Amino acid sequence: MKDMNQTNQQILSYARNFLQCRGYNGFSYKDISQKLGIKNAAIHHYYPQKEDLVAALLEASRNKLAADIAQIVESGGSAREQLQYYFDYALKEFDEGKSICPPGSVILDFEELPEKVKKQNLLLLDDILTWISRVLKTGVEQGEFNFSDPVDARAELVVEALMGARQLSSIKGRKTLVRSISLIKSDLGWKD
Amino acid sequence: MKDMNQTNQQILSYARNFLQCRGYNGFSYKDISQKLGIKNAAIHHYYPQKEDLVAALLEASRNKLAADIAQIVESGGSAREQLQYYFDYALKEFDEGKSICPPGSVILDFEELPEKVKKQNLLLLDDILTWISRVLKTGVEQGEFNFSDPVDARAELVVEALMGARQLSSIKGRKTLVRSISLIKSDLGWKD
DNA sequence: TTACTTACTTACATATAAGTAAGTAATGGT
DNA sequence: ACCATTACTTACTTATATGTAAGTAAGTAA
Repeated sequence: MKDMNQTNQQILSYARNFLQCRGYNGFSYKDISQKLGIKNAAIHHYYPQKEDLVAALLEASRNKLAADIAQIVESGGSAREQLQYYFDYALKEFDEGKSICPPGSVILDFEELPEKVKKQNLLLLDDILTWISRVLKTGVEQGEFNFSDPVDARAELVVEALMGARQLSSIKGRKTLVRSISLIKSDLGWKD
Repeated sequence: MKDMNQTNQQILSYARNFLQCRGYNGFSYKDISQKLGIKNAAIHHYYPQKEDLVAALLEASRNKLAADIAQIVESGGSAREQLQYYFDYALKEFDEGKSICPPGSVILDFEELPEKVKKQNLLLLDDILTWISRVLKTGVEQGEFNFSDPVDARAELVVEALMGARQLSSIKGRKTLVRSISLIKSDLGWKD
């Protein structure tokens, strides 16, 4: 939050990109500093340790998610609109080259991750699951969706399927992602 | 293939475990050699480079998959039985601590991976997708499954969903995996 | 018994990541 | 004019991964 000058923002932006492409152990401060045309050690000025950087990045994701949801809800967004936002977000990130969602990108390294990062990741994951559960619940109540499974289990599968779809699509291309999203929707009894 | 003495087998076994927990960049020759009580350089005796090791490991997966499928088919396994084998395999691996499937475990590092490893991973992925497509196709024809989407798209989603489910389950526990598998089945119109 | 192979070890080379300490140049306030 | 702060750079340390070269001990085949 605090001092958000341009360099800091660019650091976060590139770090996010790298994280969502290569995971926690897949990028270094040097990768970022080279992009910005500054030195390795400059990143340490903003984020003394890598865990600080990634934790900050995940926390920012979480705040953005909360703000975006609040805005949709406030403007009277239906369950379908909210879920569509989730899918569109994945597509947008795919088009920006961020093939993997943040939670997915650190799952592999999860056990070996610094506590700080683990914690932020769990919080983000939980926010997403809670939100999707709530969306599915109201969607079923409003007749926007139609399925008979427990809402929480179904929400988990939606998140998992999208996570997997993003990963496979990073190899097989955008069409795969689009197609899978449309199947996920149809499994919710969402007929256009 | 060739010389499969005990050390070699153990190397492959530990490497597979590490790969499926931590991904390509998440483990080193030292991790493996320590487990075996031998020296780092001994692994290089069997696999001069890391890419040789991982490529060999993926190829072995592919061969095992082909053999297992052949055996099920030969013994007259139905589409449901074949698909159940796929799910049971995921559960078995989960119980062995291999939380992530091999293809999923290298997707994050994919672009930066040595050609050899990329190639083997694509082949494995393709074998799985082809197999599941074929199983779904015959399953629909035999009335074992019931869905209306194109078989290939549905097969992709099954694979993606299971991949994602394994990953989330590595954090949230076995119950999540079991629950998601049962939803994936119900989305195929598989009612017990 | 000699020659060769297998399965390693010791010791080293190279690269890179993560992090620190100290210094500098520019800016703004007092 | 002085001081503090910000935003870096230079130069270094430490740790670890990957890989190589050379050697050795035990077994195998002629």
